[in-house]
Amino acid sequence: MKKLPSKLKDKFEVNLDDTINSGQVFLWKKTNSKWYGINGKSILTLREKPDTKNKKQYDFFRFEDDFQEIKRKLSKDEVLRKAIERFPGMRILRQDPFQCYISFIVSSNSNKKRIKNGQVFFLFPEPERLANVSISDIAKCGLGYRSKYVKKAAIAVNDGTINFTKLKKQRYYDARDSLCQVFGIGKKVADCILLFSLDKLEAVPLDRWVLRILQKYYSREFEIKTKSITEKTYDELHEKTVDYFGEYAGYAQQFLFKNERESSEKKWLG
DNA sequence: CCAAGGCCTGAATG
DNA sequence: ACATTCAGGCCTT
Repeated sequence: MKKLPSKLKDKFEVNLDDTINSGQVFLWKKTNSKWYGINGKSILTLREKPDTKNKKQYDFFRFEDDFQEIKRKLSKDEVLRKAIERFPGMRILRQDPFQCYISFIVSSNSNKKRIKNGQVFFLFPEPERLANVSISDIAKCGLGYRSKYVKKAAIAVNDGTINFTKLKKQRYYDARDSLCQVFGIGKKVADCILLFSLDKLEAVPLDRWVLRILQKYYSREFEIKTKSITEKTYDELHEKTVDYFGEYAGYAQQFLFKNERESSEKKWLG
């Protein structure tokens, strides 16, 4: 392998497999060493090496982030440093907000397999379209009790109650509060939407996995009393993680999550 | 039958 | 009266 100048290499460094398989995107499929995926109104075709001149890809991969600097800032901690070393090319993607919003509502209390198995290779529906589909039609996709959530959420976007452009400009907490008004969105789902599509890198989705990770490696730093997360403990824990990890806490979460998932899968197989 | 990448509801605590 | 917590249910694989 030829060595690239380290600065250039780091800025555009991407490991596609690791990035796509890190629980942040759903509608992607790999065929003949190329990844095909849906992002809102776009179909993206990605080779291992991204096209940095392509604006869609540039935005999608968040190439404007100083990735090198982010990783450097997060590497003060041994656990995180190892996770970053193991997956140095894993990026946080900037997804189409509406797709991200609906996807994570659907993902709640569902399992990974069923989310990823969707053979959906249509463009993602527009809010208006989805807002006017009947709940029973939505349910035909196998969404169960979440069908109602999806419909209501689509309506909220269609009637302007939820405006992604505005949310992007708002402060983290304000944007999160707005999202949590939507039926079917709690703090965890809101944080996913904020981190993966609305540029809030301080959002830290605290799901069961992350909670377990924090208990396992950071019991000293974050004293965690409860087994499950309640409204209030979610906020307390979020504040602690941002205090500790800093402004890029969302990236920290992503590296830790990926690392732990990968280790546990290996254990399973081996 | 159980667990799984939450959320909502209603009732019980302080 | 108020804020929090708790238990149970929920669709699907």
